[in-house]
Amino acid sequence: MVPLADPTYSRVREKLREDIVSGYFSGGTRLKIAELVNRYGVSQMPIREALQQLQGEGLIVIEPNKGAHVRQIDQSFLENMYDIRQLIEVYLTVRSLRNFQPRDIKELETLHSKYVKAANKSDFNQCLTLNKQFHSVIYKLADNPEGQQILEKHWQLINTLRLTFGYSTERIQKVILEHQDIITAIKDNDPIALEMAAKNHCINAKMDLILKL
Amino acid sequence: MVPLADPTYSRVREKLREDIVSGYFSGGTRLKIAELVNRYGVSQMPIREALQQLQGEGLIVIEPNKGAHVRQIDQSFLENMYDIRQLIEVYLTVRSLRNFQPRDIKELETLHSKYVKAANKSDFNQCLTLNKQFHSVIYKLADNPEGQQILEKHWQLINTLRLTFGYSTERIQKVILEHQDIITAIKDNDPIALEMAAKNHCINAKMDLILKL
DNA sequence: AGCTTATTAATTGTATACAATATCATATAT
DNA sequence: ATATATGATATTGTATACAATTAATAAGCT
Repeated sequence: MVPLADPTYSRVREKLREDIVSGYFSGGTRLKIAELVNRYGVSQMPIREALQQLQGEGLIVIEPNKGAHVRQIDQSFLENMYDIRQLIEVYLTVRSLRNFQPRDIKELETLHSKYVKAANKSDFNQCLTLNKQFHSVIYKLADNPEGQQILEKHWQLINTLRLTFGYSTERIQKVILEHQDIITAIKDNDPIALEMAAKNHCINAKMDLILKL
Repeated sequence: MVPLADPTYSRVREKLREDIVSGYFSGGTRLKIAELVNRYGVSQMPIREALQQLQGEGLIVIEPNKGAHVRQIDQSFLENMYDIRQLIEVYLTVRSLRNFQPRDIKELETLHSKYVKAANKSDFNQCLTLNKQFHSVIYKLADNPEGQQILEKHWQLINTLRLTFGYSTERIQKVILEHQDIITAIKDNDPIALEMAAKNHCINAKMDLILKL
């Protein structure tokens, strides 16, 4: 069975997330359903579901019987998110170490070399995808779906931010080095080095993104 | 304006969370909308919104165009959740220290003494409420709404688990001591002691809850 | 028999109409 | 004049009907 078109509420969720990140709906804006019905050309119901999902991502706040408001996506917001993200990402990465098998390391290296190739072609979108796959391999081995789910939600936002504000060549080159450090620490089975590498990777990502705002 | 009745989707969300925690809908169960319509006596729409919200809490997984499945709420699930929770809770608690004012400490002590009174009356529900208020004072001062939101979501589940499986007198007595340790560390402005106290508090809560399953 | 392809049934998703609630403006009383 | 109550309007929430998709079943082919 081939993958079919996403349901309307998924498409609306993606569109609305873009509209929030791009600033079309800026922080504090009241999102009226009728307005969104007009903008996206669909009925209320898929919009209401998309709003619930975006509330789950922390992008909006819904007050029952009142309405939905857009969260402020500013430096403070990203700092807070990345501080939490760092805690979880470092924890999961270190945790994954015990479950790494040779074939997992191989997979990581394959994805890494693909990343380098995509970087050389300046294919930023491909880099984004490969970056996610790279970390997904690690997260899976951490064997903590609850933590992973939080990181996945963050990633939805980060991905949209990157697509909106771009990905500098310098940052991509640094990512290559940082991923290399992570791979080395895993091969060395060195949890301390891995913790440092994961932490460093997260901090740099945060700084780079905040500077783009 | 007085607080009015919750919307239907909120009530359904609460009911369904209870039904999942109690095991009426056990892990892996497919949740069909028609079935839920019958069980809760409301139409599809509020049920669909409740499902989205519970997916946000991590209690169910929705596959677009396929359906919703109940997550397994077992020891592994709670361990994973509490491991993540511990990271965030400890971080936020230590972080709050810099913002604590005398009146905040006073508020904490007031809530604590109320907790002791409720404990002496064996009013467990009141203990649950006061416990949440106690920690909310701290979370607010940590000034990281993103982290706080994750803890709040966890709390929805923990609260339901406690209401379902109960709260032992022994645990309540230990909570009193653990909260006392936290207050002392805050008064001493001692981040190391506070980190220890928060960590300890979280670990004990996890162990106690897991033993109730 | 085993596999593919139609056909039917079950289930999820969407649109629309209507009900409940909240918001805003206006009038009224003190 | 300020505050309070009253009514009109806008907005959110719910129910129902229908469309789209998936899953299950049966038919046909090699």
